[in-house]
Amino acid sequence: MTRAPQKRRLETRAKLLSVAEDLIDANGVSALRVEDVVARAGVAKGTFFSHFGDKDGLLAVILGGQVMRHIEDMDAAPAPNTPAEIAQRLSPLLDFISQDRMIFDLLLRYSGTTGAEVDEVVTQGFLRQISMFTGWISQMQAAGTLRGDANPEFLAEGIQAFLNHVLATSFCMEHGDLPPPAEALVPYLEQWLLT
Amino acid sequence: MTRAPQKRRLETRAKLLSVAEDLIDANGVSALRVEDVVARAGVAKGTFFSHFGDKDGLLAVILGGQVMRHIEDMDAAPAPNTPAEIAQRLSPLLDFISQDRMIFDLLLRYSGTTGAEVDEVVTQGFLRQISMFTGWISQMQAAGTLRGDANPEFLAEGIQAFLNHVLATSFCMEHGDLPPPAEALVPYLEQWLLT
DNA sequence: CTGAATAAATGACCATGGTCAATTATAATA
DNA sequence: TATTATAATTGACCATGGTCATTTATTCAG
Repeated sequence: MTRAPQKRRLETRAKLLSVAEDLIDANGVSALRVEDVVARAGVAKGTFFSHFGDKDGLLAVILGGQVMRHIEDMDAAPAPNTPAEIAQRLSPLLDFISQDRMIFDLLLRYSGTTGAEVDEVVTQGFLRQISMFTGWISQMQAAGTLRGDANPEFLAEGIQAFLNHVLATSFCMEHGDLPPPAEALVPYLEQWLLT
Repeated sequence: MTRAPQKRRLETRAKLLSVAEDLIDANGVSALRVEDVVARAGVAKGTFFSHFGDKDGLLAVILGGQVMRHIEDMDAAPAPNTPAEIAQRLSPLLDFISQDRMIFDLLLRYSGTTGAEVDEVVTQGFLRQISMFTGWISQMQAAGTLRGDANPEFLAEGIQAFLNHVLATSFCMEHGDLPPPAEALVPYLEQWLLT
């Protein structure tokens, strides 16, 4: 049986997180250095790794949290009625992820941790997003707005696939003038969801 | 004007590549260490980086080459006639990529280098694959085997998206007993390409 | 053939993520 | 409170990818 963490540990963790978030806000994810985080937090390096396992662990917590906030925002508004509206709703999240390739890579890597470590924020975010999509699709199917011949959850997974596709594509050619991800997503969603 | 490389340089490059391939065959991609490569090849570390830029550069050449060979094999056989046959044809490539997450990550990262450094084998592989898909789809459309209402190249990009999706999914839960990627791909292709 | 000009290779050095035996703080128990 | 057990932290140390001023080999003009 593992004991509950003591107050000191929670404080250390919170300090590390807040320092890291500040540094990311100031310089971006790619520029984050573990050494800087521990220096500013006033703890030893080993402490960092005892809390988060590795650097990606810390990033997963922070970025996963931000993604989760986006998902909650999406879920709060009334359900979209068309593929184009779905894309539009996804726009802020897509812009957030496409701001730095490192974010995309990390989310993709952590997206499939299902099973173990369910506490991972990233995994939960993905599950929540899929179920949100599933809900939207069910409603649209009930309203007859889109094809009713397929399992909503299956269609939701497909959306996820296209979402990653347009994100991956958006990193080509150093962001060379191509349209924003949400816009690129529309034709895929229409082809996938309509008849 | 850049001069042609001298013989010595080509030999060094070939030596590095063959040593790295041997090490990968013996221990897998994840276990490859630059230090080991240069030690076995009998050159200095700096030489390695002057040839390949970074470790991923070397891996891109080697893995890109292997992927390209798979694509050529796929292209050599007669064109598939159904979504399920497409999936089956892709099977060897998918098995190869899903053998190690590092392969998938690297291919995905290098897949969108379009524009600069067209000599990258990985990029060329992806382009070639898309055009192969496009060809298959055109033929199937002409034969009336699948929906003719969409641009073949667009449908081909969609296949690529699903392909990455099933690969990413295959890395969930430490390969926990889920079906092989090619099999998981079938329903997506059918939904995407039929009617 | 000789010397300048360029290509190629070298290896000491750095940057950064990560480890772990040793130490210190906190909680549990007598 | 004194003693012991466990949680938390520490920081010297390691592993590995990557840099670059310097040195060595090759080419080419005269």
